[in-house]
Amino acid sequence: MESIREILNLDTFVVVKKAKRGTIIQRAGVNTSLGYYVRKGLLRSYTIDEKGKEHIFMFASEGWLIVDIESQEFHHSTELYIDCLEDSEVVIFDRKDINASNLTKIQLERINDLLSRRIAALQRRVILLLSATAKERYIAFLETYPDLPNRVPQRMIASYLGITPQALSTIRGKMAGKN
Amino acid sequence: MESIREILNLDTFVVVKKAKRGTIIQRAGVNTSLGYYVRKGLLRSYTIDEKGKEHIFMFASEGWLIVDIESQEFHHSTELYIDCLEDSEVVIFDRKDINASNLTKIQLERINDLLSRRIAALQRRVILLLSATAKERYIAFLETYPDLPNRVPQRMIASYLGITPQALSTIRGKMAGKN
DNA sequence: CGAGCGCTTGATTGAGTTCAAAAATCGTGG
DNA sequence: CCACGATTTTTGAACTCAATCAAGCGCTCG
Repeated sequence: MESIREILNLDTFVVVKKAKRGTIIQRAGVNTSLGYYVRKGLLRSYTIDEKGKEHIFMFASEGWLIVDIESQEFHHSTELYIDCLEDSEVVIFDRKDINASNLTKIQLERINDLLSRRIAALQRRVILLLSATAKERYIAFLETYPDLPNRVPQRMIASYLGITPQALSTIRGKMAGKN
Repeated sequence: MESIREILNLDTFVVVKKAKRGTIIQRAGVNTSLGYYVRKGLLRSYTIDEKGKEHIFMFASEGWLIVDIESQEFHHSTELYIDCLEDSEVVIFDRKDINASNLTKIQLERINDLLSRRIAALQRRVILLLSATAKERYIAFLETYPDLPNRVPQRMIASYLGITPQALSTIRGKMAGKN
């Protein structure tokens, strides 16, 4: 499996940025044509609702890519914040440059593969959210992203799962008791 | 906005099929390299969980495309059923043929756009499922797909929203009362 | 060493589920 | 085109899972 980094030959039009834990890399709706490849560290993308509550859309550790495609394709509706959960090294590129840069067919095909994979992941997530209880979603999360629970605070895992930190704590308590 | 039909010049390697309402076009996990372009009518894709309960992943009316990318990219996990909610005319193509057919760069770029749009839609759906109440999700559904409520039974809208038909009925009752 | 943040635990509340049954609508065969 | 059976929607009561509210504990880091 090839990374976006190799596919695009990112180094040609790229800025590498080091950012400390807590740094907000992108505010909702600003600079939405930028993409972020995580070379080192851990990022997250999330929205903030009217009540001020955060909802985590995705995590991205080493080798992952975060792009707020939503804002780029449609100008209305959900826009994402992106920030660092650990000190990180991020390769920043501008989608406009990529599009203007006359990619080869092979590069385009591989981008298609990456997009398809993302769609597949989102499909699984939607179906989990539709059909599974909080506990089932938590177990699925542990199986899908075994390294993240050690690196991500529990309240953020809860946010990713769509439940409160208290509920997740209770679930974990029950699971620990039963095993 | 260009349809997949024009983009791929589908007529070259395509079967057109007419199917009556209720016909299952694809069973979970079978023939997952096929894609379905809806020329006329209305399709849906859905999973069935261990308890036999259906969860609708998406609807596709005229001009839309259904492909179970999940199963094609990964062989494990969620697989979708696809069936007709109305008598339909469906253009069936095989992704393998598409991939083998030496697409032009322009076609590839446009496929990229379509995939990005799908990702954007899924992103919105995930965030709605994470953050919104059943009522809010229903209102968003009405706004996003104004033609569907007339064509889709309510229990299926409920399934798409991730709630029971009874809950949807109650929500509708309250909304009708208040306006 | 203290202040603040994050996790846990418990009590209460509420949105949505489940179970059940009646009312409305649909669709099919005659 | 109508009538009847089957499916869908509505309504209501009891229940459940998770949210909210609130308090206490344990860490970490300044």
